[in-house]
Parts: sequence; C-alpha cells; structure tokens
Amino acid sequence: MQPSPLTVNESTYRALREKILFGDMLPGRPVTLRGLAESLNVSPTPIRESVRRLIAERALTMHDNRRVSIPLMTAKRFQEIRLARLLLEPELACLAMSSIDQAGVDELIKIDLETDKALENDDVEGYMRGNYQFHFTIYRHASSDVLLSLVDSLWLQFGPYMRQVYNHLDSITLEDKHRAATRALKNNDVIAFKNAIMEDLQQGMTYIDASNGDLQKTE
Amino acid sequence: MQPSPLTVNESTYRALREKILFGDMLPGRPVTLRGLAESLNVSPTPIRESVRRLIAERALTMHDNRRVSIPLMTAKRFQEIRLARLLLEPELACLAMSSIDQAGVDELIKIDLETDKALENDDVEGYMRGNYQFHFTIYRHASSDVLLSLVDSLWLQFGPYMRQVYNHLDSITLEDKHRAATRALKNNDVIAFKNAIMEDLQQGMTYIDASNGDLQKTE
DNA sequence: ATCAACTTTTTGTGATCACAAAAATAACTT
DNA sequence: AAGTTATTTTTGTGATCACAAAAAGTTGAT
Repeated sequence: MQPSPLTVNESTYRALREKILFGDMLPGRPVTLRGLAESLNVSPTPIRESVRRLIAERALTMHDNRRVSIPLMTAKRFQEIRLARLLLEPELACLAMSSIDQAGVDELIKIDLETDKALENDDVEGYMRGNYQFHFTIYRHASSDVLLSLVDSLWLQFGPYMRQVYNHLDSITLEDKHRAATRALKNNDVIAFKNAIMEDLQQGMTYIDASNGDLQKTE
Repeated sequence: MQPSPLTVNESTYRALREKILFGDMLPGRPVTLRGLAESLNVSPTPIRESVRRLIAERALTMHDNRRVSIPLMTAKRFQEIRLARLLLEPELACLAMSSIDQAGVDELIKIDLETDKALENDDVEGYMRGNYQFHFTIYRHASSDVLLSLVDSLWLQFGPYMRQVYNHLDSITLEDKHRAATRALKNNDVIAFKNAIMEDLQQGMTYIDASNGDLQKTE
C-alpha cells in the first residue's frame, strides 16, 4: 500500500510469499535457509524469520528433520481446505458487498477481462494472479482483517497445487462465475452474488481435485 | 504430545502463547524482545522468532514504531472474531462428533466438572484453561489441521479479553452449554450438539461483549 | 556391484555484535 | 513552571560466529 521503507525481513517475506502463492516453488522439495538467503542476497537472519512466519501461516511445513518445504497435498487436507474456504469466503464476500460501488464493480470487470486474456495466452501465472486479485479485491472491501487473514492462509495452502494443475493443461474452459459475480453486484443481488462466489470456488476446487486425483500423497 | 527434545524456540513460543491465551499479558502494553528474553533466560534470537510467529497468528501486533503488543480490542474486531468463530467452530465440532467414543465423552464430562469447580473457587485461569480444554478436546477429534489452526488463531485473539472480563466478576452464573453438548454426544444427536456448541460460543461472546462494552478502543 | 562404516560437508540453531532509529531523560530557554 | 532542544539509553534489525545434528560423499569389505 504505502511505499514506506520496507525492512529486509518484510521484503523477503513478500518475495517468498509470492513464489509460493503462484506456484514458483515445488511442493515437497526442501528449501534451505542459506540457499534462500543467497538467492535473495540477504543474510540468513531475515530469511529465518520470514520462513517461520510462512510456517505459521501454513504455507510451509517443518519436518522432524527440521527441513522446510511446501507441504505435500493429501486428498484429506484438500477437502479440509475446500470446506474452510466454503465456510469463510462466501460470507466474507457478502460482507464486502455493501462497500463495492460502481467504480469497484468496474475495477473487478477489468481484472476479470485481463484474467481471461491471460487464460487465452496460456499465461498460467497471469491467470492465477488475476484470479487472486479478483477475489481479494472483493474480500478487502469487507475490511475484516480477522476473516481476511484466515482466508489468506487458505490461499497460501492450495496455491502451489493450482499451479501444478494448470500447468498440465493446454486450455481451460470453465463457465465464468466471475462474470456472474459482477452481474450480481451490479444488480445488488446478495443471494446471486453469494452463489456466484460459492460456485466459482467449488468449480475451481473440484477442478483441481479431479485433475490431480492422485495428488501428492496417497495417505 | 511427545516428550521430544524441544528447541529453545519452541519452548519459548509455548510459554508466550500460554501467557497470551490465558490472559497473563495485558493488551496494549508493549513488550520488548530483550525484556522477554531476560524473563525466559534465553537470547533474543529465539524470542524474535517466537514473537514473529505469534504476530503471524494474530496474537500480537507490531505497530509502525516496531513496538510489539497484544492488540487492543475494538467493537468491530470483536464482531469479526465472533462471526469467524460461529462459521468455523460448530462445523469443526460436527466433524469431530463421529470420532468421539464413550471414553471421549467421559473425558469431556470430567473436564467440564473440573471447569465448574474452578468457577466456584473463583479460579479464573483454571476456568479458562478448562473451557479451552473442553473445546479443543472436541475439535482435535475432527483431525482437521487446517480448520484447527484457523480456530486456534481466533482463540489467541480473544483470549486476553476473556481474562479481563472474568477478572472483573465475582461469580459467573451461566447456563451450562457444555452439559448440553455432552448430552447430545451421548445421544448421538448431531443437531443438538451443533446447537450446544453454537450457543455456548454465543453465550461466551455476548457475555464478554456486554461486560466490556467500552472495550479498549472506541473506534 | 551392494551395503556398511567412516569422513566431510551442509544445515538449522542460538548467541553475540554493530548499527540506526526510537524512547526516555536531562538541560536549557522563555 | 511549560515547552523545546540535546543527550543518553533502550530497542529492533541484520550480519556473523560457534556448534551439534543431519545429509551427502567416500571408502572399504563381502
């Protein structure tokens, strides 16, 4: 938001977070503090704190060996994330609704158009970023830090797998629930809006689930 | 769980976490890394990581001055936490239900009895610990790490205020929803169980809210 | 070749140091 | 006395070091 002087800690955190969220890091592959430190040209100290923070946010896990990696997905964990998202995100979207004015709707439509364009160009990362921006632009309007941070943690947890799935695909043809959402916003139709978010979420999750049936771990 | 050799980091985290969760730290009062380090007889390093983790879990906040403290409660944030709890906890409890056998119910009844005893003795911390244990003994049976960690974060956020409220009170007379919960468990009545958890939660939260109407910050 | 035991390297952890920014204190002016 | 400016102390940050545990690499025997 503000161009305030970031600490090294904060900027390394954001760098790592982006890599995780948009699939630049492979699940299961252990990362080393010194390795990350070298790749970001900082000392291990701020890396340690950033990694700890990401572990707390469930974006990373530390094994008994004390090795750190993106956790492997299991069918069970996937369903847990799916349920948590369904419980929180439609509600958060509804909270946001009253704060989204015409300009807000226009912004969302613009984001959605760019997302579609990325999809046509097989720009997987662009698509993921657009999708993320669409949802969180809505959610931020709810100005509920408590719920937002919970949802944030969830996205960090399934982000890496979205990427893997989308990579395996030449083209994705999904009914655009984003469009339904913006339409509902325009009409001020709460029920339709909530449904659109819910269906968008379900569609995305079942899609990942189906394409990745073997997931990472069988158990 | 396991008596594995804890790192200093982990044990300081747990120590701080307990202090926060059961109200041994005052909201708004800034804590210093060196101060905490001295009080726990460790170097600032593990403290820094523990504090960072607790910030990520929303138990602590870092202000622009880079000073760290338990965040002050606002009416708005309180309602956010309340909503998040209502969305997640009854659902988590239901997930747990099928895994709670007779022994599990007995354990819960035992915890509840001890909690009541603490209440009679004006043992505020004992009451809070009992209440925590009752809920999380149920929640853990759901074996859903994803949901559990979200709920964990929420408890860390309102814990400090429960304590403040209970301290101001000589005796608390509340209808015991825990009893209704264990009864529903025995009868395998899902709806009654979910309702009991929901009402227990609502009762606790409205109670805090009413007793603390001025909360900490007005805005 | 295969597997065991030993050696070397890498890695996370915790303590310490240097430094700049912020807070607290002291000194001074009006 | 009250407010303002210096001065001192405290604080978080980031880098570095020592160390023990784990991983990787090497050697040797069967």
